[in-house]
Amino acid sequence: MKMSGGVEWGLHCCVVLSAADEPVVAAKLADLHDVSPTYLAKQLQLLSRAGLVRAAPGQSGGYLLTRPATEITVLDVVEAIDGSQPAFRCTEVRRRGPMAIPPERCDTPCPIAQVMDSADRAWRESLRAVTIGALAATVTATTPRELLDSARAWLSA
Amino acid sequence: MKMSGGVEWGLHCCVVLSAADEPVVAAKLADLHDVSPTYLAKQLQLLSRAGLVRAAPGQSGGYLLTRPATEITVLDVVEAIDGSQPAFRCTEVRRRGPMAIPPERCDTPCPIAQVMDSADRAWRESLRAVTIGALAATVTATTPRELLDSARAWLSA
DNA sequence: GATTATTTACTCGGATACAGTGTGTCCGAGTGCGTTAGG
DNA sequence: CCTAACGCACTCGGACACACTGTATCCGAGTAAATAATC
Repeated sequence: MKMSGGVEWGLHCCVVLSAADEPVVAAKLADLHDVSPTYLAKQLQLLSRAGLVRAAPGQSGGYLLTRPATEITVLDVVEAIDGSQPAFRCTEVRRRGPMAIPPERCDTPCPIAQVMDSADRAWRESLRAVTIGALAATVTATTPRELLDSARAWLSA
Repeated sequence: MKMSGGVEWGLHCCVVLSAADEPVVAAKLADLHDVSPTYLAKQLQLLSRAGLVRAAPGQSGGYLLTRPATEITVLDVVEAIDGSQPAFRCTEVRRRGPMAIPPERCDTPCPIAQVMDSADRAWRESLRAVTIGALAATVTATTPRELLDSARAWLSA
C-alpha cells in the first residue's frame, strides 16, 4: 500500500500558500520544492477541482487558498489528491464459490470489511483533526526566523 | 491509495483455517473463494514467510495456522501480505530546493510526516485490536448453522 | 507377519510474463496587463 | 489629457507517453504416504 507522492507536495504547497498573501505561480512552487513543475501542476489542478485552492489566470496570476488555512484539514488535501475511496474494498467473497451465502441471507456486512472500515475511519479522523493552519504554525515555530524571512522574500521576488 | 486485494483473500483464508483442525490445501481454499489458485498460493506463501501459517508438504499436506487464532491479529495478516511500510514516506522536501533548510538545523521531524505517522499508528492500532479468532466468532454467530456445517463438510471432502 | 527400500503422487516454493495505475510530460485555450491609437 | 480598443505574454487546463508495482501464471524441488519386495 502506497499513497501518491503528490500528497506530500500538495501539503507543502498549501502550507506555503497559507503564508503568502499574493497568488503564487505553480512554477515557483515547483522551484521552491525542487520537483517536476509539470507534475506538480497536475496536483495543483486536483486541489483546484476539489475547491481548496483557486487558480488566478492571466498575467501575475497563480494559486491561492480559497479558505483560511485553519479551515482546511490535512484530510481535505489527502482526499483531493489521492482520492476519497477507502484503501480496502470488499469484494464480497462470501457470495462466491460453491459455499456462497445466498444474498438474501447476507443482511449483515462482512466482518472483515467492518474491521477495515473502522480502521479507515480512525485514520481519516486523525487526519481531519489537523489543519493546514496548525501545520503552518508548527513550521513557523520550529524554523529560525531568518530562514522564514528569506523564504518569503524569495517567494515574492 | 489502494491496498493489495490479496489481503482480503488472506484474511478469509485465515478465518477458514481457524475452523479447520486438519491441513487445508491451497487449491481447496481457492475453489472455496472462487479466486485464482496460483495467485492465492502466492499470498499463502507470504503468510508462511511471516510465520502466521505453516505449510505441511507431501501427500495430505496443506496449510495450517501456527498459533491460536486469538493470537493472530488482523494487522499481522495485513502486514504480511501488504508489507509493513507506512503508506506515506517523507522525502524531506525541506532539505531541497533554493530555500533548503540546512541538515544540521533539521533537528525536529517534518510536521507533515508527524501527522501522517500519527494517523498511520491509529490505523494500525485499530487493526491490531481485532484477532482472527474474533472474526471467526462473528462469522459463526451471524451465519446460519446449516451453512457452517455444510461448509465444514465440503472442506473435509 | 513385520520391516524396509522404493515408487509415486501430491504438496509447496521461487522464478517468470502481463496489466493497470501512478508518474511525468506536452501543447492548446483562456485571461489580465501593458501599449497605443483615437477622441 | 482621458478613453477604449488592441495585442501580447503569461497563466492554468486537459490530453498524451512512460515506468513501476501489483496481478496472474508456470514449472521445478521436496516430502509424506502407499506399495511391494525381502527377511
